[in-house]
Amino acid sequence: MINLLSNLKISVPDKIFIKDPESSDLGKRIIQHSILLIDAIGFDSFTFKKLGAKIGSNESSIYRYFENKHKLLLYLTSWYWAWIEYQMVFATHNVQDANLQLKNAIEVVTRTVKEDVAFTHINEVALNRIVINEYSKSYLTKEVDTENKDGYFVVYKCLVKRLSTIIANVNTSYKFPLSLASTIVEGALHQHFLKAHFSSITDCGKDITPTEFFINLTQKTLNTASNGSK
Amino acid sequence: MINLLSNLKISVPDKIFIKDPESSDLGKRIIQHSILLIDAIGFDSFTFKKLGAKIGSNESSIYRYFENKHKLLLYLTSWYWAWIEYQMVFATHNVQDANLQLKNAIEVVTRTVKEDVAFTHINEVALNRIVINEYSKSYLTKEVDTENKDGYFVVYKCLVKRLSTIIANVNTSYKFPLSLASTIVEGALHQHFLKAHFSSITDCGKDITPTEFFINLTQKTLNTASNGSK
DNA sequence: CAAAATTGATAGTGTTACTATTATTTTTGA
DNA sequence: TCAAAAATAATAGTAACACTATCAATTTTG
Repeated sequence: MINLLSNLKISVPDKIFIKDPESSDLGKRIIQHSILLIDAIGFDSFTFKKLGAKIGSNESSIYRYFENKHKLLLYLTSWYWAWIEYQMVFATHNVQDANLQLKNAIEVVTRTVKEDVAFTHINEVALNRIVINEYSKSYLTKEVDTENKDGYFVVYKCLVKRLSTIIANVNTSYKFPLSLASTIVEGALHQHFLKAHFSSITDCGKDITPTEFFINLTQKTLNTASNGSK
Repeated sequence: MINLLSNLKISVPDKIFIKDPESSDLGKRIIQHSILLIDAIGFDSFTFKKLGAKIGSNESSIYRYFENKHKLLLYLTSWYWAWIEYQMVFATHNVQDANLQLKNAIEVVTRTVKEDVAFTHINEVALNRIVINEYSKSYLTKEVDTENKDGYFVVYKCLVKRLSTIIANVNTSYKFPLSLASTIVEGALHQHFLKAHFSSITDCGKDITPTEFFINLTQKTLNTASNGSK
């Protein structure tokens, strides 16, 4: 188990920050309150000055932890994906049946997030909303390729690859495990967004969950749909 | 046919602009060069000042056409989706077989864009890259709900609904036609992005196209997969 | 307890995202 | 064809943003 959790340790690649926010009290408050503030006002109007005001600290002190707010977003989302991967490992590692393993894995990446008591200064529910609303902005930039080379997206890519491996275990002859995995991870965020803002173009809502949709999609695609019964 | 093309006429909801850019020479140059400039430097560092310099015109003149660059992006992407819908209508309207109709529709939304000679001042290939790289930014904002009420996203939603209707025609008992349609439209952009920047988490590349992946996905999901043969 | 490290306060720079005003050019229609 | 109207250009100005630099005050630590 310790081995499987390697990604929780490396969790956030250290190139993302100047000084590790986990290493000090101020750092933890930066993380804690940046989550709350971005969730409240959105990433676009979020500034280090406003964050400084919230935590009774100076703008210039925050700059000693993160180069800019873009890097802070990369930090928060990398943390999020590492946390999701950790849950995925947990939900699948003792499961023998490949189909059930896949079902559990999809559940982890598509479900609505609940608070995790293990990380006191991080509000996972708010962080999940941030990932839904802002994650794309972290890679839809002119600097993607450079930042990708610098390893800023490894955690996310690692998660997608892990899911694609689980998919491939279910149906060895399926030709697009990586594309299906990336579609599920990204598509789940999108369906949650549509549910909240463009409800007329999704079936997800009160009765239907993104989890249900994606499990059905995957089972049909891999020819593993169970006959009837829930 | 004239009736079916209604969306090409309404193409861009007129609340998006202050003055219709199609109504003047300067307006058309704003559109033409904003596409080239956003494609070149990215939406984030695109400004009306830079655009003014490119077209030998003044910043303040551009502000008479669009309130801000966000509205300009909404204009460009609405134009794009209306253009895609027009092609979808064309690719499906005389096709009797529901399966083939769906296949053609998916092809239109997932394929790599080729230039369209019908619109001289619009570079559709560059515009497609803009949609892939920037479209999410147009709705991932704190103002989505207001702007959605004002009809800024009708063209996009209309396209997704049209695709979902075609899906429903193929398999009446399928429970998630809207979610599948929105996943295909958004997912196609995502796969094209991954192909260009995160090739390690997609199967799409030289040999496999997003079109192939999504047609396979849809056919399997709707239980309409043809046996063997291309 | 002295040195080092961290944090805070203040100031300053160039850019962005506009708004306002006025001048100039172009269009139009009587 | 010429006067009025409309469109465009030029200039200036403001508040906020995204930093950087410097120095002072505080805290940590060896």
